[in-house]
Amino acid sequence: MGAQDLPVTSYALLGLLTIGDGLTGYELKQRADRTMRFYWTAPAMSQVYTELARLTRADLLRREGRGRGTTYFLTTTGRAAVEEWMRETPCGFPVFKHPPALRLMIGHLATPETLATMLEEYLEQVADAHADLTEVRRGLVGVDAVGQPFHYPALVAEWGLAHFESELEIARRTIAKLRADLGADLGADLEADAG
Amino acid sequence: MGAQDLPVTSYALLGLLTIGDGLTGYELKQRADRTMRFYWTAPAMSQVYTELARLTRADLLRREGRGRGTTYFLTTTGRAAVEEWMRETPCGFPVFKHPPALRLMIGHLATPETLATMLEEYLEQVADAHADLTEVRRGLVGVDAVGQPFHYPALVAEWGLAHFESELEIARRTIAKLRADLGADLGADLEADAG
DNA sequence: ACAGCCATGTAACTCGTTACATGATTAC
DNA sequence: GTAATCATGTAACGAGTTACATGGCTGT
Repeated sequence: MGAQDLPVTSYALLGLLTIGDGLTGYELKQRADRTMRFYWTAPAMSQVYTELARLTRADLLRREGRGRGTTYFLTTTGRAAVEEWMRETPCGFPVFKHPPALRLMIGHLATPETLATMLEEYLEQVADAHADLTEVRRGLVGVDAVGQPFHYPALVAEWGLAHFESELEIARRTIAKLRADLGADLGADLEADAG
Repeated sequence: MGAQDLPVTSYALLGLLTIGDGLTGYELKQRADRTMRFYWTAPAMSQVYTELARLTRADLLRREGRGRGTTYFLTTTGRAAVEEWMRETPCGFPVFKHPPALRLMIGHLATPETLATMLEEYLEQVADAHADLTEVRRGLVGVDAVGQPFHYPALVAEWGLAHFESELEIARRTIAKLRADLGADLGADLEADAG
């Protein structure tokens, strides 16, 4: 049985199709943008269609209709495949591609001002992302109780919000350190001038 | 001048070569594993050699020797390129590929027990990663003062540590919620049985 | 001198992206 | 009826991976 070996993104899309009825490619992309974008990636429109084709070929999805409005439904095999994946496949550790941290690592190649500016822009972007996710979370109020369909999406949205709050905190603290360094540097310069 | 258009990984490797002297491919890979792995990815050995070849071709690196022990040095052009990249190129928002969170999102496809187990494994892995990074941080004690070469790597290591601590906290809280849900479910079942 | 690891690559392949092509609806 | 947008794809490409090939060094 099973042991389909698909990339994580395939299973994630399959998973999104376990909620509610069938979807068109376009609708699936929208759902992905509201949900998995925060914990994985937002697949390109073209990749969504490619995946739908592959999953249909593997009988994990059933397509209904042609052209505009083509709708994809999860098959019994498809549902079994995702469930097996959840049960049997090792989960994998998160990979964080974090450009601001990466740049900070080689911060000696820039001025502290440049770095602080970079982190302040990052702060704003995190605040925006936090606001986006708050909106998503608010949209789930009322359908997020224990047995309800969006209970888990709500749980994970809270994870994301906590994460963004942590990032805000860390970035602010780091900016403060950079500014303190600047003071220390000035102090050293003055000493050198005096000496 | 410049405006080389290279992937981020190339600049990151270039950046690692701005610290200290030249390195062999093998040594560079080791440095990458100790540093950028936490904020970007650990490039495969083969990719390191591929990048070194490309960067050498572009005159951003100079190779010395052949075969075993071939050493790569940053050129003046190379240093200018990384610095320009730091100054001029927009930084980009982090992309987090977070399998536990992704799976939690479609948690209705598994039992709460499976989910809790998954998160507990995740807790252990985060603890391990935290320990690894703590080790890295400890190795920087003494060379991490404001003017010193490893000041910024130390700063960013602290970022990573704070991030892991936040993840521990969030994962623990989520596990607690899952257990509470289980209680709520049982309660509901009992009510249903009674009613 | 032989086994096993260190070190440097090359080749084939997959995921995922951007750019491009095209038809169907809607707005005006 | 024509422009703009919605919707569904295809094609070409690039980053990064695993698997494979190979040669030197090291311990016994």
